Amino acid sequence: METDPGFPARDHDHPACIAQGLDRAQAACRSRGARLTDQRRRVLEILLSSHVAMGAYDILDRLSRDGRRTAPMTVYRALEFLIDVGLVHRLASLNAFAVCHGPADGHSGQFLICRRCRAVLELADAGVDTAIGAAVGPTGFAPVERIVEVLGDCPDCRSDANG
Amino acid sequence: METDPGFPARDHDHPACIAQGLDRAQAACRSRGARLTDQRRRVLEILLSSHVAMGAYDILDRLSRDGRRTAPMTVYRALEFLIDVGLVHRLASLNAFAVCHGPADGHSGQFLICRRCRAVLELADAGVDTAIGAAVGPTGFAPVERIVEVLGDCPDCRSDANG
DNA sequence: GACGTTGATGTTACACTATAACGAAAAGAG
DNA sequence: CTCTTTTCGTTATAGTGTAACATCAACGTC
Repeated sequence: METDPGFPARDHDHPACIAQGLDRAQAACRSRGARLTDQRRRVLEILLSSHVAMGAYDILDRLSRDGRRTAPMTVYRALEFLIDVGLVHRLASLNAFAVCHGPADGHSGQFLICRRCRAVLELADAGVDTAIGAAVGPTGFAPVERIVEVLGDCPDCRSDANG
Repeated sequence: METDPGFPARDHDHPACIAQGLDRAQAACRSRGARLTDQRRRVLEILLSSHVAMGAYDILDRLSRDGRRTAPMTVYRALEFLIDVGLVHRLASLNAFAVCHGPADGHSGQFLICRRCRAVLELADAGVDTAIGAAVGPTGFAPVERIVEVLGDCPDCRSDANG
């Protein structure tokens, strides 16, 4: 059983995808003694409901559409929590957020981000990590956080453009 | 004669550093038929005057301190120009800008950014580029822009912390 | 159940980052 | 000089993110 190395197909089993995400979230929280509250679960569900990166205010709009009037602070707090627990990533290049679909937790992955549809694919390529480590080593710099984001066009959008 | 692979020493010849930066800028503009106007040169000078990343509003404050009252728009326009010409980089992780000290132009480098002093070291490591290319290849994703930013502690700040 | 402690949420206000739109001014071409 | 293009000034506004403080809910303890 190996992980799918590509973007999720447009017709993949999305409900299962969401359910699995919520299960992982519950597990991650339990193992840390943290609580997956309503707000947090709600924000995670919204992010899970698509494979694209969303801005904090996109999430806010979604919450409001569901009848809850919410302040930005609330969303940012939920996001901060989800990031700390390792369930969500922040994409610096877009000021946006996306669910962690990565193989493991705690790692720093590489993100392929479609400029058109904002789909996000998370990689955890050891070669990239090694190369960065090798490049940084001689400088005397002590790395703490690595950000690798590749902007471009995902397969779906490429074929759309050609069609 | 090889390029210095590390952070600039605190006592390096900074005036020369600035002069060289401005020369490079003049050359870069001439070769593109672009104009290095007053505004653009000032913004570049401000960035050159340190090796740290600065926010657009930091630059704005500096300009204002010099007696010019300036609007944000002006700074952003200058920055956009300098980035297009390849003289300045935008650091997504900080929403900040730093002079391009990289070996060549047009490339996409790797940035080591100190969390404490915001010093920036730009690398252009072929190994990292290769590794990213290799990781992206199988996914069918067509990369357009690569962002590699490593946050951490620079040598100076590390020794400060130990002292 | 009453109580205190801790963590989570609500609320208001604000700071920081960035761009749209439009007109005036300056630089270069003929 | 006049036309054209680029740059700049100005105003207003959109978008992103936090500080600070009050309130509320959960949990353990007695």
